[in-house]
Amino acid sequence: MTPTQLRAYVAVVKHGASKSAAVELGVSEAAISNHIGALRRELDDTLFRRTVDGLVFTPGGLRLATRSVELLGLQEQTRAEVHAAADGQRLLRLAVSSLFAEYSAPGLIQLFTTRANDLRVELAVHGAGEFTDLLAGRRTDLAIGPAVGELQRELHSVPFVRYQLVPVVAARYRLAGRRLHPADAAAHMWLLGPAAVETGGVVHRLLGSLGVPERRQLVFQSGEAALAEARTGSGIAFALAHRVTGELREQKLATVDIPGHGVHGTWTAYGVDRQALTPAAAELLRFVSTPRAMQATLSGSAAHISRFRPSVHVTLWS
Amino acid sequence: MTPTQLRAYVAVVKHGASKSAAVELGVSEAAISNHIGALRRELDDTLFRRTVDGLVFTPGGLRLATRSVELLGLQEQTRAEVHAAADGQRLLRLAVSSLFAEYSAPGLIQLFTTRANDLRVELAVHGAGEFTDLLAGRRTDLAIGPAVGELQRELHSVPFVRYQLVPVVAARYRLAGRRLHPADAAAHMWLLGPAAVETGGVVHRLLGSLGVPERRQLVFQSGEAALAEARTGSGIAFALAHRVTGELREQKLATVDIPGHGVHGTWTAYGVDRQALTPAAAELLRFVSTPRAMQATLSGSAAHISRFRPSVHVTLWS
DNA sequence: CGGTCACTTCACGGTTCGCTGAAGTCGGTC
DNA sequence: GACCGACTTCAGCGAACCGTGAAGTGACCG
Repeated sequence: MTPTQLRAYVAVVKHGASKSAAVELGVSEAAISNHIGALRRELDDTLFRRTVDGLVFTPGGLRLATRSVELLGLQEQTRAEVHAAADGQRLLRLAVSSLFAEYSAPGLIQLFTTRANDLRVELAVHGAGEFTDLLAGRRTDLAIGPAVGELQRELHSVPFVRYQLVPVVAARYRLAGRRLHPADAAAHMWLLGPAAVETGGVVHRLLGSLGVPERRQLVFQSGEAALAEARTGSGIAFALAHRVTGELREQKLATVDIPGHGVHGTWTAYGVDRQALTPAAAELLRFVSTPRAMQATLSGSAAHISRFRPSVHVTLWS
Repeated sequence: MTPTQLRAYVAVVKHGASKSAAVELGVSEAAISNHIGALRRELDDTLFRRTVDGLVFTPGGLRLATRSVELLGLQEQTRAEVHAAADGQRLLRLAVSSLFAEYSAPGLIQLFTTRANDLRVELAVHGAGEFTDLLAGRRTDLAIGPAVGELQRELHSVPFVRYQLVPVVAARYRLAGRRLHPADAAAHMWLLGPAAVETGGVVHRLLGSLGVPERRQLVFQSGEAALAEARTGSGIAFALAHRVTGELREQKLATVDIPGHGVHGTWTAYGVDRQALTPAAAELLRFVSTPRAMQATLSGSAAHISRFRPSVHVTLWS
């Protein structure tokens, strides 16, 4: 699976014929055929068959078509990024947990990048369980997620702001303002954001200890979407306490009391160790503890359109 | 930039020393050093320097650390996917536009996969402008997005359900229920979802024709988050009409009248051409027009937790 | 100032890669 | 059945790749 082989395959898929692929790449027909042959042998799949009207692909051939373009693109991007770095283009690579990514990261990064000129930020969502590997392998400069004892022992960590998750329901929902008996947990629908899928996350743990069966757990594309569903009165969602105070006061939403299951945490920034931080990471680490940053973490959650680049987003159902 | 070179680099980064990297990979120290040397020459970057306490990486070296792991992982994944395909594992590759991904895809796919057994679905978010290339390059099986004349001419297209986007504000907002004079558009904050970033998208076009300056456009991580912000009375958001009828009736939200700028569309499925569809894609194409599917497209937007796999999600600020 | 350690560079061999031209195979068509 | 076009296979050649051991460099230490 060398780059040249993949390029040959992509050209064949694009043109639907080896001959025109050979013309595009400026090589002989035999060269193309050899590359395809090598891929067929290595992957043990015929990839495609020729028929009267064009090529017919095997399932494996189709997947290779998707991935080979991605592989070549990623290689090209790597080359470009390394060169850009040499030209002084600064980049801060940030790994954050799902909940922080949705509510706090945009506002915080927006504020941070307007201070620091000519700095690009790459935000990737990962479970807190991956933080140690990401940092140890220098694959990310800084990680932000909930305070976890294990991580705090292994890594240089800076806790900077506390948050609280509250279970909420529509005001007219029968549990509104009342106490949830653990035995009844399975009687309700739990409306969740992607954060709930992170095994080891705080929400995941809570649902486990309440014994909520999987068929009662619905996952939405965002925590905000889950909350919107809860407003219609169809179940229990988790919200950041400071973001729903208004709706709780106006009695559009109501909390649910789950005894012994307070869900609160502390946003914590993790670095591999204090000296090894990149300058931009060290700067952000200092910045998160300032009053303005803490304010942005809690409230703001938007970016100016000119600074926001499209996101890659892949979800799998299986 | 061969796989062997990248593996050597990853090992060096991981261990912080060439020697232990050589041990891990079971080769001589010189082999490692040669690979690193080749990378240094090709990328024209020293990548890292040795100091008293460990390695110090150049900015380019750090980016290479991130990407090399991704490259190797993607290659491994490609191999695994092709083999899984040969074993009969079915996969439907779906490219959908941002708005459809957020509101309609989860419900629709949830319903579809419960009917079809042993089918995995890969959902990727792309702008409608990329659909033609994605389909022509066999990188996706089916695309779903707004009806666009150009695409409908080039591709096999099946329109299946109409939707309407309405500009909404909090009921107490000064524009509530009134007409927006185009000249005043720049006086308001426009609270947007990721869909607004897709150039050529319907929202992007509307804002352009109204002449809303970029500093008045705030992008949130999801359309639902933008709507939540609009509820607090801080600006204008776009909502799917059928999802806010309740709140409009209860006068929690109000519409804004923007003369000559009705934003409505038709969700349309695109395939490269009718005969070349994969069986799963053809099945979904038939399915989307059924009453149950149209219902799911409009209302449901959640998946059962056991079927929802974590999503890869990268955002860039520049 | 010599020794040690870790990395780098070098020369060299075996293997693989990438390509070519020539010959062979396979369908479809007349 | 012969022909044609498109793909595949083959032998062979030069270049690049991957590895080795040996020699060289540079920082640190006693």
